[in-house]
Amino acid sequence: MDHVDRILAQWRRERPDLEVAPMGLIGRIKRLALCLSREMEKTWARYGLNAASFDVLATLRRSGPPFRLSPGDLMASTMVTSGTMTNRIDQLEKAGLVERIRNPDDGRGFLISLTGRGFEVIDAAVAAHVETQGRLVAGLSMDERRALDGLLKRFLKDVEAG
Amino acid sequence: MDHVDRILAQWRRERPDLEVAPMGLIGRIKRLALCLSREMEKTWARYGLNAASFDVLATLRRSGPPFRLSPGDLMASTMVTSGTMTNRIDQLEKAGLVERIRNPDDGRGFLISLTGRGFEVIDAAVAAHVETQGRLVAGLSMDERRALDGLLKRFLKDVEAG
DNA sequence: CTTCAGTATCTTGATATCAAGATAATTCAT
DNA sequence: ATGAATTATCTTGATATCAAGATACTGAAG
Repeated sequence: MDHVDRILAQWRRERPDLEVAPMGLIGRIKRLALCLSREMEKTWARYGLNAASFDVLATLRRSGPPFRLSPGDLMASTMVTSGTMTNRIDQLEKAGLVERIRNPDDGRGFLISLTGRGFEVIDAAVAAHVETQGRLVAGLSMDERRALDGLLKRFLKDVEAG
Repeated sequence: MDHVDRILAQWRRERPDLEVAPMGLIGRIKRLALCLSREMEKTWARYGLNAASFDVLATLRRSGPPFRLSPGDLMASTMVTSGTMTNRIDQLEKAGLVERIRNPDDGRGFLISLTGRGFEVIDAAVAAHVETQGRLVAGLSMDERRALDGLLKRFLKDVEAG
């Protein structure tokens, strides 16, 4: 009987006409996402980062040399709007972790490039982040992780397909 | 090979020293939560609601008669801070869906009470919401839903325990 | 009684986000 | 070539959120 079970029990009492099992599934996903994010924030904070800045730096870092992508590419990877991405880049630029370079092939746009310091920060932060994630999943066996991952993957595919 | 698989493949190429399997699991949960929320927002919008207002009204509705709770109870249920809850209640009060009543047992506090109109709106909205959730999980078999729900429950318990 | 620590809620100031519109460069159809 | 449609990014204005502090009441200890 966890928090979500209590919510479902309340609904079953108040609205027995409704099929609330899917609400449990979705509620647990949302709550888990929130709890996990809050834990991971603590690790990012140790490197002066937050979810937003980590997201951008990590996307640049894992894209490989020369560690530069357009704002549009970054938007697609991170599921945020253009205004949000402009703001994130502004801050990272102020912090000296990325720089804007005019795109030589398209005068409308820029390339966002990791600076040397940006590279160092994200390389250290991602190692700590992976360690935190390892700790967060430590309670699940390898079999459970595989099973959960497979089910989530199917679910995500359905939902993203529409 | 989905969006998350591509991210993991990039990390394995760039940082083969890191154990990134947990990142896949957690990444899918976060992405699912985001996609599901965005779908559900559409249903709430049809009733003039959003995630925040639905959350509060639903909490009051499922608490049963007399459909009133303190702001503190609502904060605990919805995992938001006091400032956020004050703001949510202000708006719902302006919209005529809840009202603040002085708590007769404790002069420091209020009880937030569903109005008649608030009751009607949330009762209709939750029915549509449950239908949307049913559609979102429709691609999973009953066995898959049970298995996924069980694994999520275990995971959530671990994470909330700390 | 009076005082004071504790509690419930609200206020304030800062930040992140989004939607919609503005700006500027590119590409395509003629 | 040239104008129109498209695209990439930035700007603006509104909103939701949080952290920290303010306010007002309670309840217990003296």
